[in-house]
Amino acid sequence: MPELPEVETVRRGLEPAMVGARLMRVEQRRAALRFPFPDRFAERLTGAEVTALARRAKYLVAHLTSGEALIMHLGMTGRFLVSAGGRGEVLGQYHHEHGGEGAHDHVVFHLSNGTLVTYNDARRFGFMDLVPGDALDACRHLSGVGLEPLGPDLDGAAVARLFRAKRTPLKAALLDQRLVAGLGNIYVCEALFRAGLSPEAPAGSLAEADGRPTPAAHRLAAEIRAVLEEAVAAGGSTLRDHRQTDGAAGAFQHRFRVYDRAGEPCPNPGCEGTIARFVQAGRSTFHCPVCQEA
DNA sequence: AAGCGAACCTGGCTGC
DNA sequence: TGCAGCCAGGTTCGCT
Repeated sequence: MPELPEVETVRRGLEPAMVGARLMRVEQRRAALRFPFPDRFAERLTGAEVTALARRAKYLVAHLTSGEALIMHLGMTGRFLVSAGGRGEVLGQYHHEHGGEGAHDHVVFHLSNGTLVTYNDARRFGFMDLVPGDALDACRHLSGVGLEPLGPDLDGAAVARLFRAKRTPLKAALLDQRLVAGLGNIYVCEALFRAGLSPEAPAGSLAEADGRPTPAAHRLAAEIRAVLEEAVAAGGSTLRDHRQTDGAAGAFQHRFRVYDRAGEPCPNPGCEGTIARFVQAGRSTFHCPVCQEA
């Protein structure tokens, strides 16, 4: 699924189409995705205008004139397509590519500007929900979400504070959305590689005994920010499912240094190591055993 | 309490 | 060609 850079890419694609537009009609084609749609979902959306489209971690948030906010999560395979209404060429191409009459198209927003926004999600791990717009941060989806890694708060001191005394491996700590939010399996692997840190090192090792950040904590914070910014600039990573809202693929997958590169030589100049894959907490970890030694 | 495996669901790729 | 098996960008639940 989309991690933060893919969600941000989707947000940037949807924003010009949706903000300022009114939802004229909402097609909800099934009762549930990962979770049931909220009661009267389409009815509560219809007639509202989208005033802003924000992202928090891996969540998209559409602010509405109805006073509610539409929260959307893409799960593993969620994607949005923006197309012209009627028999738009992009829509035709999309349907052609996907070999069918909107297989897995679960929600279609018909906008007042003539645009169609279609949500497609083969595995249905994504979801949509409506929450009060004035208490967004307190809603059940966002209340426990951790630091926004591209915001002003992520630095070495924050990493040390969040990870202090934790014996859980760095890989697991970085995947924990309650600490730093928005990273997933790819960007955790990439950030640890860039920072030269072992995925198995205890998270607490990034804090000194007195809680101050170690040099590694500063490196990790900087590399998380760097890899996410580079990936956003590249339109995210397209492995199987992620697409930009015009159907184009992202490009960052070509710049992975370790993810899905098991058996390849370590890209660090002078390193003789080979990228290895092993399983941590049920997820593939890719790393260089030579230059990510604790 | 932490950490692991399984579960949710579908599709794509590999290998026999 | 067919089919079984494995893997996948996320998250949550339940059992040690």
